[in-house]
Amino acid sequence: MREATLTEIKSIARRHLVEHGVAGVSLRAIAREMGMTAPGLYRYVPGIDALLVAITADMFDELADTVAAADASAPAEDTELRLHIALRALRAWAITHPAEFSVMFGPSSRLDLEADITPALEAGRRFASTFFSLCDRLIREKDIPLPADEEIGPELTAELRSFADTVGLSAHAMPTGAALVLTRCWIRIYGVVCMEVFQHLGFVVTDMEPFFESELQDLMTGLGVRYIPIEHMGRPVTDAPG
Amino acid sequence: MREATLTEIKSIARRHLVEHGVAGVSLRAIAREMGMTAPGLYRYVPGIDALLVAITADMFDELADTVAAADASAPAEDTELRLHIALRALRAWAITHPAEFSVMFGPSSRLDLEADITPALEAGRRFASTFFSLCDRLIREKDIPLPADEEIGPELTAELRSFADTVGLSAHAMPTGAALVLTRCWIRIYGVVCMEVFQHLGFVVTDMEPFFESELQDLMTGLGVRYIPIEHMGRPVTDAPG
DNA sequence: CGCTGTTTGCTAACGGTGTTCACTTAAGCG
DNA sequence: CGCTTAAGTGAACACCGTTAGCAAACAGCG
Repeated sequence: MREATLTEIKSIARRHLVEHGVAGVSLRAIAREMGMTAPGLYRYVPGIDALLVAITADMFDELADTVAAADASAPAEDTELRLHIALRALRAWAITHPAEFSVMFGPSSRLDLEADITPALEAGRRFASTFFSLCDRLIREKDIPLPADEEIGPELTAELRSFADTVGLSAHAMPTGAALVLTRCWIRIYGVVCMEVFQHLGFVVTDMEPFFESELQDLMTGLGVRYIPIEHMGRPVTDAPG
Repeated sequence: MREATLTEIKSIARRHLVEHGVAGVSLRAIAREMGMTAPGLYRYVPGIDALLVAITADMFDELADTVAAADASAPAEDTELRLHIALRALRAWAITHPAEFSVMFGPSSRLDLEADITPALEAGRRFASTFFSLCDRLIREKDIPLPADEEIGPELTAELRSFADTVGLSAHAMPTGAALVLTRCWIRIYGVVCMEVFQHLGFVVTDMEPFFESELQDLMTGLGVRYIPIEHMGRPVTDAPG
């Protein structure tokens, strides 16, 4: 079966990624391990760049599934708890899959600049939508203090509206202030997780979890949402089923 | 002169980095351009990894110089303005040097895991100290609202104290609460700049500057410092002299 | 059955990479 | 002058991505 071969290729590529870093992913090594030669792989994959894009898309899907599974493990009505769980699941996946996270969220250093990365972009969009719906829900339920439209500034407003439009949310569904606090929160989560995975404070800090939790707490209280410490959460779900 | 040859090697490597990405830096290409052969470079550099580490260290020094020069262009007493200028200089350098920023602040994907990256780490420390002294000055002058020691939590306190110690600041020079707000601010700046340079919102946002400014404003007001918009700043210094 | 067309994988080859080793050349110096 | 040391070279090894041409297997069909 053709499908199975492609799956095997991607699975071996993925393993080489986590074991030897993105630089250690090579068509020749994959072919060697499969008992065939490198040119044969070109029947399944148009090149190394496309293969990396493909597994990146797969990893976005996997991360989205992981976060969704964690989210689903909480009572559907408890939006606040679900947000805590989803964000912690994101961090947990990131630090247990640093190689994957690096190619997904780091600079696309290996891909050719003219490579077609749309599949990975699509999958990234699907991943983001998980958090969009959670935040949308939160804003709809709770009375989150949102900045008024007048105090946002024209350039920022334009960017936020184009952002919301691309995501597919009208000004009615998502006010500009909501888009602003959403991106602000995402920037902070992104920052603290990147910092941990890229080991940017690695030589001076041993465990970044307290920083993540501190950021989470500051974020939640800033949103008028109660912060739920880890201990009061029950066993967190850290991986997708299957 | 031996020193000059090494400088030329690093300068060509740097140009290849910005023109073709980190994957486009190769000893053979550098040697070709210098009119010699690749093994000859081994008289000056122990290998490609060490060369990348060396130019990374240089780039940290350059960034530190750029930020310091921008900082020095403001009145020494106006700490608030200096902080604005320094942070904007950081962003300006980052977005005008995306390839450099990626190897400095992104995942170290190309370096061998057992490579000796201490020179780059040292230079990164020197870069960070620029901001440490500015923040130290700010905390000393203004009455920044700092979280009390009791409300920080034992794990976080331990990390923060070890952090301050490594940087060389005692509990007297830098209270735990100060270290916390400092790292929190750094996380947010790091997050928004990484997001811009790595083009993480690139398909949905055209200009990240409003987001950076919004983050800067929120950050400053949270610190009890007045936010100074770009227009009220005079011409910003965006690069080092020479 | 035999004849086609397609799929699959191969070998060979080209040009690129990092790195090591043995060697020559040149410079400096007592 | 002779000796030592540094600088650079060429050949070689083991990798890499990619292309071109070819052979075998397989499917469908008359």
